[in-house]
Amino acid sequence: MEELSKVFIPDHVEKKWTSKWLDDCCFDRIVDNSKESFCVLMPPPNVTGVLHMGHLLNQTLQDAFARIARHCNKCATWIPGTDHAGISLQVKVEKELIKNGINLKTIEREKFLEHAGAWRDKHGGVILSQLKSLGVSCDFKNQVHTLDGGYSRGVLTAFVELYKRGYIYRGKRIVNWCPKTLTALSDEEVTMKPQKSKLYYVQYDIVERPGRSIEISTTRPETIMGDVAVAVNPEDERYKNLIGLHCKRPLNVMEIPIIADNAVDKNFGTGALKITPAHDSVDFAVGQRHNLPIIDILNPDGTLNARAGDEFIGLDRFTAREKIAEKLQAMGALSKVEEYENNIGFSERGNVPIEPRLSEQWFLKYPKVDESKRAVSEGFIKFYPKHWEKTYLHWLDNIRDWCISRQLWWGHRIPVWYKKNSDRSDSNNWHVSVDGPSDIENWERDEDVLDTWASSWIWPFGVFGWPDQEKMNEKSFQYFYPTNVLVTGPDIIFFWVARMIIASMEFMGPEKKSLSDKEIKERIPFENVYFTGIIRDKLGRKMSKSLGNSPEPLDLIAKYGADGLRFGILLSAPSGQDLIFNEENLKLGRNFCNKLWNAFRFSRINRSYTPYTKISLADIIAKISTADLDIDDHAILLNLIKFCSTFEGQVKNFEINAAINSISSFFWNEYCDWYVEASKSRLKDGNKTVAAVHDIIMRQLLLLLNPFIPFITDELWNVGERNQRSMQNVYCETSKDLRAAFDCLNLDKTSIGVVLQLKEFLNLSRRLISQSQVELKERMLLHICPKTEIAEEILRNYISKLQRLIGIEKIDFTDEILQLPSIQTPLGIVYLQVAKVNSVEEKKKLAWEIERLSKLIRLNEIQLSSREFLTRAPAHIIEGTKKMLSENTSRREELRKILSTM
RNA sequence: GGGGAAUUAGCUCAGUUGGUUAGAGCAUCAGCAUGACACGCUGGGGGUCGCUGGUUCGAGUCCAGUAUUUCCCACCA
Repeated sequence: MEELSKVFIPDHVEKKWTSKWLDDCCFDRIVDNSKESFCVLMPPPNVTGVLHMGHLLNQTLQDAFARIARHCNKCATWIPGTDHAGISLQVKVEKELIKNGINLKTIEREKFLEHAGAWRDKHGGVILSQLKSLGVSCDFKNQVHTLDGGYSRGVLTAFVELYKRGYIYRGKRIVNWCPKTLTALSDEEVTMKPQKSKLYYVQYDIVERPGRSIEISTTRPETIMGDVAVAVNPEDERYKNLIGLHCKRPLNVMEIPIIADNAVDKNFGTGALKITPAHDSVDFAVGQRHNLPIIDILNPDGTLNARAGDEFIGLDRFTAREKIAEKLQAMGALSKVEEYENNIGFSERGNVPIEPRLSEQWFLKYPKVDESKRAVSEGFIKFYPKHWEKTYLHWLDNIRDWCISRQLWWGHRIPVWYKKNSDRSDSNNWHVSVDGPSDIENWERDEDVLDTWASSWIWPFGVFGWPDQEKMNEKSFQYFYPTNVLVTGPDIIFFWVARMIIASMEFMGPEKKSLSDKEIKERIPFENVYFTGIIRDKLGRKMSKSLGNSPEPLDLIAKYGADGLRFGILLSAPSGQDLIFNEENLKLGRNFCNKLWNAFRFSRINRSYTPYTKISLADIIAKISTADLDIDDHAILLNLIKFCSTFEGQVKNFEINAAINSISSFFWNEYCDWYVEASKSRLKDGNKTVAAVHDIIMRQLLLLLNPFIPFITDELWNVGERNQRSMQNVYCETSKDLRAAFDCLNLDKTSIGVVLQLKEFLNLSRRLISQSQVELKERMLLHICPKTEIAEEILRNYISKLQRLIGIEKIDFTDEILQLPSIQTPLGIVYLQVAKVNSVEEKKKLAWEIERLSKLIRLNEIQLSSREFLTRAPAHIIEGTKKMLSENTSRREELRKILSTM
């Protein structure tokens, strides 16, 4: 017998199994066509990232799904990878270069990319190795990086195809410009934040009406020099007679027209709006409608340029704002300034207000929008929790073209070439292909790269080498696609989830304008999307580096063990809700593992056994002699089936938190607290049948728990085995299998109910003792007055267990009413033998209980006297109420009898 | 402005299609070193289920309204 430590020490098993799993190639992609396939798609973490709290939950869930599939006899693979993280990595590399004294303005693109690549190779992928210590079972040998050669070809192919199919165009538009990182951003990368600002009221003199002016209101006086008109609502009575006239722009003085446009809200400010087409998207649209010129007065970095006028050149937009306000004030053109709160778009990365900027960019008009909606609304792809479907569908309903070009170097360079010295706006001078033109010396490639999300959106098939058929065969695309489950956060539902669905609809089959339901079903990238909650701190704030409220995951693993951490985090993650992170829950996880460890230790103490690696369920059952099974054995085996069935349902519905709770309560309450205690002496006596029952329960628990806590379970599974090997592919019997396997045992279904009664009897007896404040060292005696003959038989059969479980010297039977402290149980009345009876106290207790019962009886009586209740309620409810009434009444009678004798 | 989610014990949450006296864990209180486990065992206390109406024999559960919290989406300068 191997000695197991008294306390589970994670460190002793984690490292061993981490390397063993990898050495034994446990997670390699091996296709077995006789099995059903199962594929988990890992959301590729940023190559710049390190393991954070969110990953723990996310990765644990993915791992659990993959491992559960393996125990269900499926051929499972989990594809890992990393994202090149466009802006994020570029910013990091730039910082490092500056630190090393390298001038970013003069460095060449190729040189920069060399540095960036080196940075990635050095720091990137840390996260995947960190994940290993969490015990993830992903296929490390097939990890994919979004800038890998093969994957890149996929990204560019998608671009080229979409261009050919007419979905990609180049245009000069107002885009979200980040003045800090100097690139365009998509609408999704802009977050609105309420900001305290000021609303300035400015007078523009009317040219045709000397002495009169029109008052406009603006939050951005620094753009006045870019004004090309003043607009009013055509229905606005105040201004109707001014339409068509002109006013004077107060700075860089110029005459500009007063125009009418429906975009203007009569009720906001003065009802007159200055039009600056270069610096506002609404204004741009108005400008287009009225054929107005465009005056861009800002540099890309947000400073003012020469068109703003000499005195403002080079000023930052916010400094200029104050200066211009002062100047307007001095001129007498500023009539008032109001405090004002409005929503300003911020660049997520740069954390500065974005600048609406007119520039030449590449745009994608999304293909297969309707199909992508149907993929979800028709249920081909299921979201958990379901309510995210609405968010998804709403986004698709209001979808707008996607600006996919970024003014960066790090990323997939746009596969478009322009003839040298030609007009780039003329598409006749373009070449669009993955490999470029053959006479490349006559062409210049577009400088921009693609938005990172325009590369990760092909992830579900890009990881299989799409569009390279040979590679796809090699990677078993046919077998694993569509993937089964994607676990991710709802914060990237638009960024990523929706776009992956769109890309799959477009590319996972021949080019078609529209798709039938059948075709949609064939193209979906994944069948289920599980959205996790966001991990928050005790104050409900998001975990973030800047707040410093995020614990270091590796420290937590060291403190609680990977298994404890995994179990604890699943325990605290209610499905579909954000979770408040509390280290206490990790303690619970650690405690659970320790309890499992000790329960296992106990079940094998002082006896010979065969390791689980060498014995099947049938083998164990064969060791049972049916005659030796007692009521507790019957009940625990039946409860095992019941619990497994519940558990299976919960897992199937992705209710992982509930599943964890079920398994925890079966193991801890049913098995440890009841069965282990009840069967202790028989096990100690060497009863083989009891040992086998323990083995059945423990074996099943290990199989069910392995996906959640893989280290400890693999260790226990292998206790006694010299050539240890992972249990990950051992088939886990379902509740149905168990029922069939237990058929030969003739389990008695009534045992569950009887054991419940015994539990309550035990609980109440203990309460009686604990409340009576007798000295424990005192020799105690209980007298039982059984309710019925059947009750007496049950109790007599169980008497020795009762004595041990209650921890008393002796129990005897009586049919008299005794003047002793007593308690009513479903099986009869229990009296505690004490030296001195405090009769006042006892009478009070009895009276209180009689009163309580009387209240209940009254309620029952009222209900049963209602004709409506009797005619409309279903029979079993009426029966139940009657039964309750009679039980309560007879209980009350018993108590009254006792009371009357005192 | 539109939409989603939440509101049940001091805390974190369960509560399936309406049905008998609303559950769990943590925390708390009391007792126990009982031959696996003090990361443990036993027992106790603690809730008019956000609020107001409605439907129903019966509502934590269904409907309407309302309040608070929170997250998305949206071009009022």
